Amino acid sequence: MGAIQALRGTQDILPTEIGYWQQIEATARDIFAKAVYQEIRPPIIEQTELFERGIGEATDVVGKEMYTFRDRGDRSISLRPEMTAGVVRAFIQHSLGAGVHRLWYTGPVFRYERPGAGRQRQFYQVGVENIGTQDPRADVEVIALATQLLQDLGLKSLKLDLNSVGQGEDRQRYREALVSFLSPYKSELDKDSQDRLDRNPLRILDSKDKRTQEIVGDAPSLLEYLGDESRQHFDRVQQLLGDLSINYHLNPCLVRGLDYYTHTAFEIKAESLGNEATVCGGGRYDGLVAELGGKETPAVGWAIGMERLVLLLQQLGEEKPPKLDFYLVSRGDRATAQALVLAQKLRYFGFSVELDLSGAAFGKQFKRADRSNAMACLVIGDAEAENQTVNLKWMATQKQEAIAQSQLLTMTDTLKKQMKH
RNA sequence: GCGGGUGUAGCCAAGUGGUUAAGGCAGUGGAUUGUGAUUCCACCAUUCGCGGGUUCAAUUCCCGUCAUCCGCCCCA
Repeated sequence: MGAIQALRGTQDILPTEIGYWQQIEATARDIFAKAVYQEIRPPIIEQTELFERGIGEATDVVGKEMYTFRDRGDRSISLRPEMTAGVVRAFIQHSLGAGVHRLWYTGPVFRYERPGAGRQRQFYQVGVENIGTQDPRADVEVIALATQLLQDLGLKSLKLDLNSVGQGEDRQRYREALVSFLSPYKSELDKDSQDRLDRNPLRILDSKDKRTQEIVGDAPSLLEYLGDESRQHFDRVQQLLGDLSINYHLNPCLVRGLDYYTHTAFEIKAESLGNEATVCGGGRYDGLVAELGGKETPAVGWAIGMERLVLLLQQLGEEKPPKLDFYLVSRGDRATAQALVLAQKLRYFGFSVELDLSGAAFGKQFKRADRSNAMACLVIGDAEAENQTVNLKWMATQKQEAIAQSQLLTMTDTLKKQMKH
């Protein structure tokens, strides 16, 4: 077969579904603007080292899912597998400095994985980062933005899972406790968990293997190992979420896949998406800025997977049909020329206008007008062209009147009212 | 990366080891050189994702490959 196809795991977003994307983008922009978050657009490619250092070489995302290649200067380059590392790199590079920085972004990210529904190799994220404060209010502000966005899109029955993964010393102590608890059971754990026992033991907590889950059920809880500072932070986050009436479920097994998280970790899930249930994931990452060479700077953020949101919106099935003011029906050389000019003028006055280019019989053109959901048709044939008039026909009532073309443009206010602009 | 299902027109689909590959929707032209429903007629896959094999004969059976979907893993 000669035709070239899109690469596996990449997708064309066609006009039939672009409405969902635009709806998400518009809603997000509006919410971010009101909370004074500013857009940032980091590049799609970065030095591979940025992700290795930022996200962690032991993570699946970096270890086996990254698109990495050498460029002509023999540098190791990677397509970004997520946006936070790039945003933080930009923050450091441009010395954005002290104080609180509220940022948001959207764009494609890349992970080399087996594609499926709601899971692509090139997929789109929208996310926020609140950089510069350790205040638990920042954690909650950010979570509130996510829940508001989902709510404004009409998505209900989403579940917010919350946990604290503590910080440095807490996690080190817990890690030791967990490893010594699990080691006697090593042979009973699933294979992946056995491998993780020394590499990344915390991730064993959210293994879906049944036997592993049973064992983990009796393991010491991360929450019991939180130091005073972590404990206080987490308590305050929960209290503030309560003040905002944001419902959440404590999930002590929630451990996120990227190394940089500290304190608050959360995910928002939709059960109707089955396996690919996580719509939004995020948390606090107080160590990342320093890890990437900046000053010690606390931060918190999240990312939403846009195609999963689109799937949820499609399940709601409430796409509005595009509205059209005028459908222009014309035939004959003089008439089609006049129709073209009239269409341009009406657009200048703010109307949406579709010009029928077929030159087919009027009957065919009206049929298309009907399907286009136009409020009204403007008809120019030989007779109208001769008199410089136009027939205005309202599709709903079938009422029709002849108007001078020049006059039509003087009654645009009246027309707009009838169009319910 | 592993296990499984699927692949016939723009879309939804029936079908069979035997030579013309149903049907529906959409589209185009016409009945109706100038008015939307309905109707009627015609056209719309030299070919069944792609490549190879078995066979006198393959869309059908076999192998490979690509794509897609489900599960595992992981995440958004």
